[in-house]
Amino acid sequence: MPRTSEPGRSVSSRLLEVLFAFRPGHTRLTLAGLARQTGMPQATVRRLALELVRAGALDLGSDGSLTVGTRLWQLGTLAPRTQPLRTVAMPFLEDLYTALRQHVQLAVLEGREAVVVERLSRPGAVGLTSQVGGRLPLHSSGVGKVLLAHADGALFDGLVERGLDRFTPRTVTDPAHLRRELGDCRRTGTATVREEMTAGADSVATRIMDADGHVVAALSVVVASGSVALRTVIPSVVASGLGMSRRLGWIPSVGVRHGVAPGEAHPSATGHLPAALPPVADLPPPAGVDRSAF
Amino acid sequence: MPRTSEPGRSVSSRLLEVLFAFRPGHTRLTLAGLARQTGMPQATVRRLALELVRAGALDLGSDGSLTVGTRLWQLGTLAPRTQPLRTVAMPFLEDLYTALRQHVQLAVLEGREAVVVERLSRPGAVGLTSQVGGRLPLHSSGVGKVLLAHADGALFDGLVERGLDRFTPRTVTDPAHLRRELGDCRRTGTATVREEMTAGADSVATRIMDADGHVVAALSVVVASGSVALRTVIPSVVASGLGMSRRLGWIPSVGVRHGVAPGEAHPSATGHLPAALPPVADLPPPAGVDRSAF
DNA sequence: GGGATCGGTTCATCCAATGGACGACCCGCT
DNA sequence: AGCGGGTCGTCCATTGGATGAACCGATCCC
Repeated sequence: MPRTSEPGRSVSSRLLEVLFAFRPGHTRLTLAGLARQTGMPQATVRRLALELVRAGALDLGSDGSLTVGTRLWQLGTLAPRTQPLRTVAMPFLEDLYTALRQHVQLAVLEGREAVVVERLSRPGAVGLTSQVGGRLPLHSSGVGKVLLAHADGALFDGLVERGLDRFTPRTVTDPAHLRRELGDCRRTGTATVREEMTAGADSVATRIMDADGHVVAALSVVVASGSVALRTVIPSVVASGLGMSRRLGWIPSVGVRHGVAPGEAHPSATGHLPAALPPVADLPPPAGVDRSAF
Repeated sequence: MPRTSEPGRSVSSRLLEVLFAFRPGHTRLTLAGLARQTGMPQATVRRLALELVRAGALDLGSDGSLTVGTRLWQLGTLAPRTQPLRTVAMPFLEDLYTALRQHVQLAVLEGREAVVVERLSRPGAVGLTSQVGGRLPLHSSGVGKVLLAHADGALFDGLVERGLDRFTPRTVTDPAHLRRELGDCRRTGTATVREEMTAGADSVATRIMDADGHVVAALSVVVASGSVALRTVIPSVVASGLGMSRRLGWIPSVGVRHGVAPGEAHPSATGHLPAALPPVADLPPPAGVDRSAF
C-alpha cells in the first residue's frame, strides 16, 4: 500500500462498495460521483469501475457516465427469492389486476424492509409510483405488516428499538398497538391499512405460503382512499393469495408456520406435516440456456 | 503471491468470475462447485464467496449452498436498459396479451444474443417455457431478427463468421438469405418466423424505437404453429409497438435510425430531427427510496 | 482569465491476497 | 468398523498486485 493506508478494507469490499453505490435515485453515476460517495480516491475508483465495465456488470456511457449493465440485471434474475416466485405469481397478479383494476403488488422480506418483487399498476393516473425493486417499511404498509407478523419475533423487537417512523397522522407508532394488529394478522391472514404510509392510499394485504407453510411473500392491493369499500376486495385478494400458495406447493393441512409472536405465547403448532407435493419453487430450472421459445 | 502464481488476474476479476459463475441452470452452487467452475483453489473461492455473502450479493443457505441474493436482484433492477423500458412497456404488453391470449415478450440486444426483458405467458399449458432474463439467438427468433436488422452491420458479419446454428429444418442458416430477410425487416419494421427456433412455434415481432429513432427493443407474439393466421396478429403487434415507441418519446417524423445494413448501401437518413419530447426513459427517477405507495 | 470540476496517467511503496497443506467431517460402500 | 471420496474449514509464509498522492490536460462557468 502507499503512504496512507486504511487497513481492514479488502479489495473485494471496495469493489462491492462501488457496485452498491448504485441505488434507486442514483442509477447513473460519474467517476467523480462514485469517488465522492465511496470516499475512495478517484484513481482507485476508476480502476475498480473499469474492471466492472470490462466484466459487463456496469455499462460505460459515451459521456463517461456509469450505469448498471444488462449482464448484472440478468444475474439478479437468478435470485431464488424472486425468480420462481414471480413466474408463479404472475398469472394470479394479472387476474387479480384485471378483476379489480387496482394496483396489485407482491413483496418479500429483506432485512428490515419489504421489497417489491412485482407490481402491476393502472396505466392511467393514480399518484402511486413505486417501482419494482423498491422498498416499503414493515410497520406501515400492508405487505410489510403481513411479512412482519409472520417473521421472527426478534425482527419486531429490532424495529421497535429503532423506533417506528411516522409517515402520516394515521401511522401506527405505538408498539403495543402494532403488536395487537400483528396478532390479528396472524389469525386472519390479512392486513388492512388505511393511509398509514401515504395520505389517500389504502391497502389490503395477505400472506403467501410455500410447501412448508412458511410465509414467503405478501400480496396486496392498493386503492385510493374511499374509492372502494376495502371489505369488498378482501375476498378476492385472499383467494388469489391462496391460489398462489397452492401453486407453491402449500396444502391447507400444513397450515401456517411463522416466527415466535412478539409478546405472546408461541402459537400452538399446526401439525407440521411433511409436504405432500414438491414446491414449484424448488423444481429444477430448465437446464442450460433456455431456447424453448422464440 | 504464493509459490505458484498466475499473474495478470486481478482480485476484482476473480471476484466477478465467482459472481458470474451463476448462470441459468446453475443458480444454486456449492463451494466446491464454484471452485470447479472457476478453476480457482478452494481456499480462494471460499474467501471471495464469503465476502460476497457479507455484502449481501450472495445468500448462504443453511446447507452451505450459495444463491444470488435479493440485494443483487435489487441492484439489477436499476439497469437503465430494462427498468424504464419495462415500466413503459408493461401496460402495452398486458393489453396485447389480453387481446390475443398468446405469449408476448419484450427483448433487448445484449452482445450476440437477445435477452428477454419481460414476458407474459398463457398460464395454462403451451410448451413454451422461456424465462425472463433468458437468451434467444439473433438469427432464428422473431425478436432476434428485428434487433439484428437494426443493429450495426458488424454484428451481422460477426454472427456469420461464427456460423449460424441450425435448430430446426426451417432455420435460416444461409447468410445471403438471412440478409434479404433483414432487409425486408428494415423496410416493414416487422419479422415473421415460422418454426425456425422450435418446431411448432411461430412468432411475429416488431421494433421499438426511442426518442432518437433508435431501435432499443423488440416486441413479439409467439403462437403455436397453425393455430392462428400470422397475418391477422401483425396489425395488433405493430400497433402495440408503435404505442410503446411513442411512450418512449419517439415521433413518426424522426423515423427509424439503425446501423449500416450488411451488404447494402446505407439507407438514406430519414432527417434526424431533434426530439420534441423528452424520452420517458430519461426522465429522472423518483429521488431516494420510493415510499409513495404501500 | 481564473477557478472549479472532470477524466486520465504515472509510479514508488508495501500490505493484503494467495494457495498449498492439513485436519475434521459426512457420507456410501464393502 | 474400516475405507475411499467428497466436502468444508483453517493456517501461514511468500510476494506481486493494489494503492493513492501527485500531476496533466480539457471543459465549463462566472
